[in-house]
Amino acid sequence: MSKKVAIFAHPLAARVPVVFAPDSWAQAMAKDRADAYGVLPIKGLVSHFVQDREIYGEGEEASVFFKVATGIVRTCSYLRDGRRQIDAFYVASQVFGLEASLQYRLSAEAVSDCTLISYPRRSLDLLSAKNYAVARQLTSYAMQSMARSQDHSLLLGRGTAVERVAAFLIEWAQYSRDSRTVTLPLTRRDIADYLGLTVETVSRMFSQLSRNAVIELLTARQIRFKDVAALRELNCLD
Amino acid sequence: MSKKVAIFAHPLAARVPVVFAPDSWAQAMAKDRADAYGVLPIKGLVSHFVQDREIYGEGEEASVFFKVATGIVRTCSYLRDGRRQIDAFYVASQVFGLEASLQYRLSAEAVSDCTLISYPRRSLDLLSAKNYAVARQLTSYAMQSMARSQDHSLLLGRGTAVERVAAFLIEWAQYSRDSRTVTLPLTRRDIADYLGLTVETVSRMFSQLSRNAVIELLTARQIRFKDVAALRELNCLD
DNA sequence: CGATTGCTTGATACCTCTCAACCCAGGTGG
DNA sequence: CCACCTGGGTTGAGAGGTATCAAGCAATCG
Repeated sequence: MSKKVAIFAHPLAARVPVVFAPDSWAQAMAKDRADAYGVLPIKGLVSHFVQDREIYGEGEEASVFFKVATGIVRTCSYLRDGRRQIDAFYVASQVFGLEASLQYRLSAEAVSDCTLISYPRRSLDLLSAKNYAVARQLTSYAMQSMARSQDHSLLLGRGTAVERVAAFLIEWAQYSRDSRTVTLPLTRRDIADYLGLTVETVSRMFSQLSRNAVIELLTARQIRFKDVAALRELNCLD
Repeated sequence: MSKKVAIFAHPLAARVPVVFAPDSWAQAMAKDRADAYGVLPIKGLVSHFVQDREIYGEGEEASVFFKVATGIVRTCSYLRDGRRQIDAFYVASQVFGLEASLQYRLSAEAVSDCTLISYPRRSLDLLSAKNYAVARQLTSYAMQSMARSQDHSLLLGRGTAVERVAAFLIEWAQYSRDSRTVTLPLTRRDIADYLGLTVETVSRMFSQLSRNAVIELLTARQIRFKDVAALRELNCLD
């Protein structure tokens, strides 16, 4: 009854303990002052994760949350048969691992080597109890995550393969310096699992877009937009 | 390049003004006291919407949010070519229409005739600025919505047609008095647009589950679970 | 009644998955 | 140094699942 799927292992079931670097506390606090998520006057611990390392697993106690300093993180869930769905990617200055419940609902893994700052969840609760601005930001963060996830559902529920890939490219263009040349720090597998497709289909859609002169594949990971209008036409979000 | 789709009209583009019933203010407030979303000591206005009436449209100013008193509401978005994706259904005591931005990101429509209580967004902000418990609940609400939406993404991204239908049935079983007999107050179209499928496929999956003695179709809308274990096996969420 | 709406079923098309082969770059070790 | 291996990516052939198009049935409604 259920679809046949090649079983692939949960990447790096083993996990090294978090590397704490107490000396960088002050540094982390200074960085927090004026970033995209606003003031967050909580002590954070800097830690490093190598590529593909699990940061936390689904169901573990969610006592801390993280902010990305450098690198990229993915949150994802696994089905019994190994199918993986990536919920979101997080880049520098973005926060992940904040939960409504006591446990993490998703796993988090390092897409690339990365540096994270971890904060105790409790201190945020305490702080937001006293500081309205913090409470407000917490709500705002949750609502933005909700909005992002709703867009994702629309894409997965109603988008064709090309449309999903186009939306993905446009989404990542904003992280690029040159808005017409995107460098993807992700494997085809990560892209596929984010878009609910297979690696082969993602590859084929890239090739197809390239044949149609919508994009140009400088390398497998470097993409130049040749026909932004056509790409936008394919983007079913907005 | 884009998929061919039958164009269907945005249901009821016209919209009647909200019917206010000032006399029921106190009543609404009393109801609020001890419901699932906790204390919400804000004045609400009771309004009624007939089946398929638009409650608000994507992009409109989000000055109020709603709580369902009776009936069912759907929030959804439309693609340019008419494809619709339903994000969520809301039943009695559930809240919808709370936004991070100034506009509604989705449309809301009455699945059945329904009675809603509307609250001004501003008063909630003012209240949560003074009352930490309210602020906390607001965050909790947003995070639960986020979690629900993430589950939905997983279902749409990695679930097969049967799996989606099975998950849908299990999700709705909790709203049923008898946990083995679900009465669906939704059309096949609503189900299909929620699950990212077509009406025909939804219908076929129901028939298939019925043939396999997993469920029994008492009527098109009344379903008895005959093999809960098999149904749970198909449910890829948890 | 005829018309409409919701639902089901069948035949067929088409899109994406599956399985397989191949290429390429990078790393390893004899 | 080169043979070998590995992992990421691309491409092709074929299978399979879902969409599309069409028809028919039952219930509701004017």
